[in-house]
Amino acid sequence: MSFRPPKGTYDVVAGASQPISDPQIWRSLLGEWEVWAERFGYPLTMTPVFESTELFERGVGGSSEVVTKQMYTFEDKGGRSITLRPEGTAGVVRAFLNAGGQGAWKGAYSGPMFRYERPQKGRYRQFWQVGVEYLDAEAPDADSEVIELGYRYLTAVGVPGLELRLNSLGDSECRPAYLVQLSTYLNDRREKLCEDSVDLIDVNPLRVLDCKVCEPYLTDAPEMTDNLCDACRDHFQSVKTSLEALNIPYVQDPRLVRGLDYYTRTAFEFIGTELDAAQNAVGGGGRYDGLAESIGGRRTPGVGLALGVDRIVIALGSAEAASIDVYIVSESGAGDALLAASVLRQDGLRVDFDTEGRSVKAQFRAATRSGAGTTLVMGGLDKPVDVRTGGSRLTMPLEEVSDWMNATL
RNA sequence: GUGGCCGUAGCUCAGCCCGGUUAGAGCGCCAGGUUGUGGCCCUGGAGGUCGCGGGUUCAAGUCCCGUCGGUCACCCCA
Repeated sequence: MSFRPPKGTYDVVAGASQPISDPQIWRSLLGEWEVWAERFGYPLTMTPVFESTELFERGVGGSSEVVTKQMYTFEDKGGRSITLRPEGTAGVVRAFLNAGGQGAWKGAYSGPMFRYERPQKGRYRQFWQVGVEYLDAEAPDADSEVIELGYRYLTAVGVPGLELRLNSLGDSECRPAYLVQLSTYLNDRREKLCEDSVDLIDVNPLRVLDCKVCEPYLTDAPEMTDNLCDACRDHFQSVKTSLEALNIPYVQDPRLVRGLDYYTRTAFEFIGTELDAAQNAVGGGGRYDGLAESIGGRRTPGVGLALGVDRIVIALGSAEAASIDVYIVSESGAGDALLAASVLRQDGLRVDFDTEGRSVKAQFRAATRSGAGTTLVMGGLDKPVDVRTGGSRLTMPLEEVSDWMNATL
């Protein structure tokens, strides 16, 4: 085969050997997401997968790795600079502003994101995120609710070793002074830091704290949470208090810095502690009170969450699940099976059979492999059918099969 | 952007280090046997440009160079 999926992408198809390609897991994760998002009052939101490049440059932020190195940017036939969305928040906020949104507003999204980077396990050029945004919401309980949604969902789908990490990044009131203090601290240790970190001091000193290489030299670095203004400290405290009241365990992590520039105050990450560190972040989010203004809108405080479905799939591994209820074995040809299947399908049963006219033996093998709990053997349209479930066998007219199954199973 | 490992059957891989008749295994697929018409087991069959291009050699899946692709890690992130 001369074509493969492009670098950093993959197919979700039946019969593939990798867990990441298992359609069953994807279907259940995406379905479960819709249930939980609606439970928390977040209606479906759909925005384009591509946007004006400038939206991301201004929204996500020029110092972020995502914008400087990882964007899929191209010029369309009209000469516009277009970028495949690297994350979901900027587009949703843009859509809210365009709709003239006023007052508290909620939206849930689910879809592919794109980042051009070297792929590896759990990191793809096209990857799937589900998330929510809560806009025009300033109070700390909004943060707590968003975090709770992520926590309940990840717990419900069964991510093993789930851990919530929490931090506050301050706001325009207290962060500038802290950054000066941090920069001074970092400049004093310039010789000890790695090359990348030195470059970051002037661009985004916060992210130096995240550098694993430099970590040993930064143990006494000043921390944002010790330098919050009163309003930010109160906000942070309130979020923590309500998480405790909700019985959601968290670990406060003063080094938690998110990769996107727009975060203010609350920042959090969900970690699957049983995954390798390289891909153990299954989700994250935070507050972004300045984002709307930075893309030219009115001030709109907001908080959001994004979960990486690819990584959740990896965390869960494969699961076996039957996808059909009945497999029909026909001794009188595929045409009869087609008609019998039609009857059962219209009754709501999930039914499959062999269209290729293979041997009865091969049909039985297919029945086994299909995972169907019931095998129906037929010898002709007007003859009674043989219904086998586990060890039991019964003979009945085709018309009675659906009722019988509903009654027994 | 940097580094390690790997490209042989539909899938997972052995064979390469120590070049040599028709390139193997398991699973899967097809047919048959056994069976309480299938699941276990047994027999047979189909299926391979050994990633691609050069080079060395009487001879290259095997050695050398290049190239493309995959994968994992660093970085960063979901």
